[in-house]
Amino acid sequence: MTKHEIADTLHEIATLLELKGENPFKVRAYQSGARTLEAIEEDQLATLIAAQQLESIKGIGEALAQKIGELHTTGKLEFLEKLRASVEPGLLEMLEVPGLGPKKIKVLHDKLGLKTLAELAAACGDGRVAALDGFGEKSQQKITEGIRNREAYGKRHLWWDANAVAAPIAAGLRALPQVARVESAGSLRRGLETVGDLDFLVAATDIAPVVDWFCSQPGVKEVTARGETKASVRFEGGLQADLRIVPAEQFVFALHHFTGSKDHNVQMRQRALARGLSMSEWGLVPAAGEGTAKEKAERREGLKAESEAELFKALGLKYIPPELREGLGEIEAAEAGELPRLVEECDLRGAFHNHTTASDGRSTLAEMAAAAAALGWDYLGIADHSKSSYQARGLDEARLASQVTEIHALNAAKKFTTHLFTGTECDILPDGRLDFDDGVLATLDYVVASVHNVFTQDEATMTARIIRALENPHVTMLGHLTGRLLLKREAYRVNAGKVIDAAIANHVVIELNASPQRLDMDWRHWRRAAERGLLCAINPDAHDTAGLEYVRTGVNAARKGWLTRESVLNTRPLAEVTEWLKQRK
DNA sequence: GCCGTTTTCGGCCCGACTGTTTTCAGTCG
Repeated sequence: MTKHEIADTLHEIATLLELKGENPFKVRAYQSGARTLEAIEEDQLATLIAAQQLESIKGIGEALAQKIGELHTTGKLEFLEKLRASVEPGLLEMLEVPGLGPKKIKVLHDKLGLKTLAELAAACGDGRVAALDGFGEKSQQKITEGIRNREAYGKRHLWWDANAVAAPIAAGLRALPQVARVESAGSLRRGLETVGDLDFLVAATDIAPVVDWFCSQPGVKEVTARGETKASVRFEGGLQADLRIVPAEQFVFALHHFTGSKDHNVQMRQRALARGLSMSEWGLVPAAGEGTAKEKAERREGLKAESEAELFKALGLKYIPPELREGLGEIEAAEAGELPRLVEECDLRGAFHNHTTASDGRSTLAEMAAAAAALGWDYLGIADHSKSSYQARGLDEARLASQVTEIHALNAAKKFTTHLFTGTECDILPDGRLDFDDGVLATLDYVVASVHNVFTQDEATMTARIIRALENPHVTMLGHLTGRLLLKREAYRVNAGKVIDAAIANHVVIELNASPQRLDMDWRHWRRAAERGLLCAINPDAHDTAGLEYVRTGVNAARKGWLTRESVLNTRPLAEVTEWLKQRK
């Protein structure tokens, strides 16, 4: 099994144990074991297992090491088989219903014998649920609603879409006279590729008008919680938004807390505790200890912080940008003063991999050039599809040649301040050959090679196919490594590590496709890959002028991947990029 | 199940809100 599969298996074990009412700390041990596993490299895992050194990793003890080892070698685990057999599969689905956790599900199962969501719905329908101890009419109604809307409620949303919903809400809150500060928090602020719900944090003294405004926004279908310091609403379509209101002096602590991630927060709290401090959304205060109530109260006078930087500083850390707060080593790096200076959107001087009406784009070459100029870009790479991509009206040799002529003419006319590079998004054929002959590729400034068909190949075949393409000296960069469409289509099977190795060996760039539904290659690979010398290009894969702005999500992902300006080709000025492309030829 | 400058047992991050309770358990983030 791969480490991802093993991690998934550990998560499954955790969920099953939870449903069985096991010790919650044991459940957490499996969950944290899974996350730890995700953070280590595939080959490193194999080495550690072979050397029986898995236990040297923090968070993995004897029991987990044994189970991980067994899964890695045999792909099976008897412990899991027995566990699965002892839990009704329908109970797992019940966890997706808001308000239902393991304890309540256990009661529903034990007292009413419910085994499936359908049975649960029926039991709500005839009032059996409401009659249970600990349940009531309201619970029963919420469960019914939750089952009916399960799909919409559980859905995640592309960062780009979530941001489009969040921006006007934040602006609306900011405009309220009672409001001093507003930030979006949560995975949106961390720049995660998908977002489950929206979190808004507000500093205000007069709370009621803010809550009123928030709960009565257009599009609110339901107010699911409304208290002294927080409110939650659900919009048409299922997206949930939470509002937290705090006094101004607590804003920074709350902002950090609700930005997360969970792992980052747990590690930060542990760090605080190790220094005799207790950390929560309310502040950073001396941990409660011995003494009278008065002494404790005096001691609990905590840190005053105006910015998150001060909060980190109080724990001996450099400021950690939100995108890095995933609990993947950023705290150790901040302690050692080894955090990178992350790439920023304003560092970008242009982008490669953009389409025009010549293939499947919706804006003309001139329109794209004008839009890039309006963004202040020094250069824009045009990479329309190649002939095999019939579905995208891919260009054949003749049409490509005439596009090249057109681009040269535009550059010569100096109509736009943005220089245009000639390129192609050339199909990687099923056997790894390219869609154009070398002679054709040689006429272009650069070549993006991408897989667009026969996604069903096994991992070894697909990996070999892509590597063969990268070994063609005319290939400048690899397009969307896995072909995934977030929330829509799974990645095709490919060994990312081997492709990264081949890209480095052949001096090929791997693109970070910034289209909001791709963000491919995934940010989780970039840190290690860049350390080993891989160069990135943040490419919008724009199919119209508005699409150029997708680079913003690409920068989010790049920052999550710890990338600096130096690792991103399209932060370099025109002259340098021109020279770099020439030297590759 | 994991872990150790309160170290082999007894902790494990912290707090708000809801619904069902008369003081709190469960869920959620």
